[in-house]
Amino acid sequence: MKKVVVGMSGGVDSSVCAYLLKKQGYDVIGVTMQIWQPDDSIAEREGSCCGISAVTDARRVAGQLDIPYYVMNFREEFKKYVTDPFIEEYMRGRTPNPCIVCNRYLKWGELLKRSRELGADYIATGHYAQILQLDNGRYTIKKSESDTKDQTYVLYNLTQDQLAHTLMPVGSYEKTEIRRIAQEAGLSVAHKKDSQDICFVNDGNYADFIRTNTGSSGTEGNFVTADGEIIKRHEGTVNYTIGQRKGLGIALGHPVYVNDINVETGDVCVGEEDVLFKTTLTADSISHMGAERFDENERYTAKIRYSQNSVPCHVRYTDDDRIEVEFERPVRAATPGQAVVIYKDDWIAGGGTICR
RNA sequence: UGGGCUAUCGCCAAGCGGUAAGGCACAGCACUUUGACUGCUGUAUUCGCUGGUUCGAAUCCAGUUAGCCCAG
Repeated sequence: MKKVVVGMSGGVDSSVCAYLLKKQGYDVIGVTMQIWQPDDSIAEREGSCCGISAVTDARRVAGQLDIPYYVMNFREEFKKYVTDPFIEEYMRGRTPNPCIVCNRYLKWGELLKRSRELGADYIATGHYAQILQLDNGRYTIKKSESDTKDQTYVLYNLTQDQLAHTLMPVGSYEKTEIRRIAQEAGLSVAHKKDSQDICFVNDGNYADFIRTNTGSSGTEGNFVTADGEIIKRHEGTVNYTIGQRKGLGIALGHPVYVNDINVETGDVCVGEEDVLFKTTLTADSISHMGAERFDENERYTAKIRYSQNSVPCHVRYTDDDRIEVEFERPVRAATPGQAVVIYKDDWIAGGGTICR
């Protein structure tokens, strides 16, 4: 019997994941990753993918499914791989996506490692995505059946070895079906609210998180226009991301958006929305998934933000670890630090981190 | 010190005697594993102040205050 460790967040999806695998005959072990410092006030927070209410719910579900359940401590690794880089990126004026690095280095890095030590053949999660092995032998991630819940974007970074040892049974269902399965199985979390927001941040207030951890909100400075006119002081570069409109407090009669962030000068450039639309971007830290290498003649589609639609594009290498993506129509607010995920049909060819 | 102009929500701004448009900002909700974008909803019993005319005024009149401009 194949042994699989299921990362259980206490939510519906991962609970159903465990349930489905057990039904399929796997030897299932439930694990919740503890990633918080003991004194964390966030621990009580509901609706987070890795909060602490997580543990009670996950444990209860494991009990209902009659599977072994462990809580594993990943606090140090989480800090090292996720929160510290998250803070550094913001300090550099970039907008990181912590979920992506958490997946690569925590869930599929550290958790898979420890699962293997337990003798597991696979790890599994409740992501809305599917593992697919292509004719070329490579593993890739295919979009979920549940279109609106598709989570492939945050998984583009996984390695071949990781994918070869991963199961994602939830990805072949619609969200509504997952809830129904949970209910029919009598799982206590069947009606729990979906998780959202960055899990380690309270109320979505990531700037507070950075301030309490570093005593800083990035570089102080001004909102300026493209011609260098100073509008007013801002609250630190960390509070802004490219394309942002809300929270600027600038009333010019028409909406203005963050166009650029300069941590050297502290300037946060604001202006019209149309300048945010561009047809090319460059990315580095390239990872290849379904494609061993991108085919420069191939027409792909790419997504540059979690909940944006993908846009047809071509990919060109400017370096071994650097690509230029040219879109067929302009994309909005390509933001350094965010990922560009490149799809062929409904599976991931690869991706990278946007540098500009 | 004369002459003129303007004072309406945090910002801008309609209104010109009939019972406070709109935009921006802001807030809430929805969406969301990125406080992004987006969508929806909400936001002045009150029009610098004091009186007056009128059935009725932000709108007319008088005075008053503040700011701006031109003459000094």
